Amino acid sequence: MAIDSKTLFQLLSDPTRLRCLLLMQAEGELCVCELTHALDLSQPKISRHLAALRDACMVSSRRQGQWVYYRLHADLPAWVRQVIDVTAAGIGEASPFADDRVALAGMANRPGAACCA
Amino acid sequence: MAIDSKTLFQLLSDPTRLRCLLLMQAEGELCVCELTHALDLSQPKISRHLAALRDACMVSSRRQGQWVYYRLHADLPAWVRQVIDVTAAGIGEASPFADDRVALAGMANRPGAACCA
DNA sequence: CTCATATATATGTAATGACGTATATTTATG
DNA sequence: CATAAATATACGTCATTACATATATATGAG
Repeated sequence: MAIDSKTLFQLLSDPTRLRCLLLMQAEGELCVCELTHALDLSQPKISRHLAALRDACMVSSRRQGQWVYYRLHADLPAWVRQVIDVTAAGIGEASPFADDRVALAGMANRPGAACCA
Repeated sequence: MAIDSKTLFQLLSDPTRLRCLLLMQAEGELCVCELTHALDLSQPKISRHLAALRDACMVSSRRQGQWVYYRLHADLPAWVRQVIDVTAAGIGEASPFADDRVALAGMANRPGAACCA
């Protein structure tokens, strides 16, 4: 069941969700604590928005140990992926999206592949 | 003052507004009565959504006689225009967007350049 | 000026969405 | 099993939005 345009754009219209999506677009897989740190927002807020993205099949999640990793869904329709990519190219270097990547890079004790690779 | 992502996607998330935008993307300039006919919706509803698009500088309008013509704003940021184009390429042939073009083509007494060119 | 057509706005209402806070669930550790 | 860390959900509230209907404004014809 593919995502429809109304759902897609409604999801993209929330800045928190768009920040999550563009950060995943830039970084690949991220766990909730990384997103919470990078965006500097409360954990329930991030989790609620990720649930909305997951329910719409915009992102997929997998649990690894105590962490749950989210990423852009591999089976997104091509045009949906293009909308995300075009948006990232258009405003990814602006605030707050670029800042989010900086904050993520400066995060201590990042779980997963980021350290000790 | 450029449009921000939140406003853009919130505007695109309403199917009536997206239908108007994609029809303008395909057809160029359209007056309110053409949009009302093509989408088969009430005139106040169309007008209210066009006003929202105009307030956000997504479309521009010009009055010619008794008709007001709307079109995609010529000064849209490139990435915004790309989002629209990618969306049109992705779902423009699906329902209801393709149907809207058919309904417009079948409209009698279209004002403006459509007839008597 | 008067009337018809085209377009725009106002108003009340119902639905939706986002938030903070509290709490539940899951996993790892001992 | 008990505890801590990571993540998810529930609940009450506030703000936003879309709608139908009614009405206002603007233009052209006579």
